[in-house]
Amino acid sequence: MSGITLELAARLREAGLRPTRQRVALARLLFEGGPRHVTAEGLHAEVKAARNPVSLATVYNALNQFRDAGLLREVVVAPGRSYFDTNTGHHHHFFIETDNELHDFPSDEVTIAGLPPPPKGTKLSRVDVIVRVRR
Amino acid sequence: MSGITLELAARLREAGLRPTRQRVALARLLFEGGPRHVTAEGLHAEVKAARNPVSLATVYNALNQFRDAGLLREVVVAPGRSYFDTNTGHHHHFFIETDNELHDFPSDEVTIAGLPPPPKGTKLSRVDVIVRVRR
DNA sequence: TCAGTTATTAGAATTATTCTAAACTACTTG
DNA sequence: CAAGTAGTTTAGAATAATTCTAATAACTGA
Repeated sequence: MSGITLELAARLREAGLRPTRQRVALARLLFEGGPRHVTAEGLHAEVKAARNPVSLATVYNALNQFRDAGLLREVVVAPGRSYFDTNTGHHHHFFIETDNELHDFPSDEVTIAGLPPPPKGTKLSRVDVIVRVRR
Repeated sequence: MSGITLELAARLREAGLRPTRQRVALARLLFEGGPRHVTAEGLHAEVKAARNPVSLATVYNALNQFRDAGLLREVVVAPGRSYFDTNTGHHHHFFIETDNELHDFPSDEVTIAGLPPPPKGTKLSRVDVIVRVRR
């Protein structure tokens, strides 16, 4: 195994996930190189193209597990259109409705003021801001 | 027809939609009484309970048409979970993830500062803020 | 190495939504 | 006010995204 793969394997293990061939193949596509937004179908097509066949069910399982482990963040922009974002830091999104494209904000200078407190009995999980634009 | 129904019929006509029995029945459930959030399935169950049968396909058609006409706003909170909000004014949402409940903010004092300009070639459609909380 | 747990897989199942094409109904015009 | 016609509704089939099932395979710790 290459050094990079070992690093990924360690990251998976820390997340409580066995570094199987399939999960490592998916993790390489997701985490080597810059931040990205993928769909299950898109990622499935990529592993297939990379001659590293992984079933679609496994792609779904892995994406859900990675998200639950905090390695990915899920962004839902339209009914039946869910993206997984490898950038798990604090940031927001543009969604280009006309071409179904999702982009991170180029800067992180957004501030939100005046949010009401969470309804009683609940605690804050996350604040999503999606700026929808069209061409 | 009652006065209220006539009013709704006029509203539909203005939106370019024939006030059919089905659309009026759905509009009554949606627009009489306070603002609400409905799913297609939920609204379908309501018309059925009200002895005003409308097929599920028609409920979907009507909700999409009402949304396109600006009578409703669609809020997508999770994959395969889309709500229609009768409040079309400027406001944001709480989503209680643990019980799949959607609520409008009690106040409208939220301000967002520092948003980057829309990517070039695009124009702003809407800014969605969803505050996710859990019990 | 081996047992035992965990993961993968193909394909079926589920869920949400849209499509199809036939039957129906509201609006218009004569 | 009787048709004509364009728009609407419907049941059921079709599609799309995702999850489930249960049989097989692969990690891991001892």
